[in-house]
Amino acid sequence: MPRIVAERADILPALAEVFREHGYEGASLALIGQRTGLGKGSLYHFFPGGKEEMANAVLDEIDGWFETRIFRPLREEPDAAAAIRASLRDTDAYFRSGRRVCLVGVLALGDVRDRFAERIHSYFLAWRDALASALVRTGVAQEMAASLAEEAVAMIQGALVASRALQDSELFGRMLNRLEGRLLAGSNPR
Amino acid sequence: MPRIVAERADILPALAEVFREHGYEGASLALIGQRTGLGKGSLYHFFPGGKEEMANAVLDEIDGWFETRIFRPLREEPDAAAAIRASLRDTDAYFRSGRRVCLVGVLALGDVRDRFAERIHSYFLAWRDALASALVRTGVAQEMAASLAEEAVAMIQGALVASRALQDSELFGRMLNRLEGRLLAGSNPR
DNA sequence: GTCTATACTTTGATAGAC
DNA sequence: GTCTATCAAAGTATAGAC
Repeated sequence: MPRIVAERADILPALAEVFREHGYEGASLALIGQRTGLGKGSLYHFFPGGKEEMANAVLDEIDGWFETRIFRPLREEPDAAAAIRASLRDTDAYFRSGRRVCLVGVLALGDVRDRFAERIHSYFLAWRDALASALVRTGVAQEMAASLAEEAVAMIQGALVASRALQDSELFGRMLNRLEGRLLAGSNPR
Repeated sequence: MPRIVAERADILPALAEVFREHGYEGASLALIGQRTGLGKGSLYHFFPGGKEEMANAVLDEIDGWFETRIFRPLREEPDAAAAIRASLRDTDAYFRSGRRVCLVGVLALGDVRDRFAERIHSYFLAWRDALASALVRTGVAQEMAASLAEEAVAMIQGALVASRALQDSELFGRMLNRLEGRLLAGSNPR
């Protein structure tokens, strides 16, 4: 039976979008209320801790999504090359080909970095290490894999910045393609 | 004779640092006043247009610095390979090996992007094209040069994000080194 | 669980004394 | 040119009715 009553999880997507578009300080409660369709009272009912708890809830959801869709397949999928290709496709979809920014990256650049430092750190670490693990399974040497993975996560973040700055809607896709070529250079073609 | 009286240009460095560290919305007038040592009255004397004028003045200064130190040498220096190497060294110094972020990149990710879209766009465009020009002069084909240059500007931005996120003070340097290797792969070793 | 009303703080910005 | 005082608006957060 469908509920009229909203759950906390129901408003997380809208909440996430507000933080992504406006950053932590830019996301005012007025704006959040407007975009989620909830009054301040309701927001504080779901998130007694205010904005910080909202941001943490959003980061939880993001962590969960990436863990399920990107990190775990990279670590566990038997066909590592296929997992890498799939992860890049999913990354392109998640970031809407560069039209959507990475909230974790945005927070990393801002002055709120310290407040979320632990989560930011573990998100990037998990991505880098999962990708490195997949690369090793395609036959790349440990050190080279670590190096390529580090480069890949930076490249994705940089591509998001550059695609917005240059207002080039195809830049993100070009970068991911180039990245795929470099990551899978040693493995068999599809 | 040294002046006690401050000039507008005297407070620009401090102003730039506040914007870099806290972003546009995070840089409150209280904070700016504190870091520049000026009261709001003085700030509005120098910048009648308020925060937006302050940010534009900072962007002017940044534009000037990069044009003189990075873009022009890349476009005009006869020894293009040397110019590329020097530009990467200067980039490392400017961003304090990743401890300092790129204000233009920060603004590109934020919701104030629209307000500064023109400047953000031209900064990235100038960097990309100046680098591509240098690459062409080292013997790289036009298309490949454009591709490499686009990748380089994105890589630098991504390296700034990643080095902060992963709290790895040496990541930025590693990325610049790898970038130098890729950019100068075809040209003569130093 | 959601709303309105409200308290209190901070914000960007202005005015006027010196 | 710099300061203090002040303003209106917007900010986060809380209380209480329904």
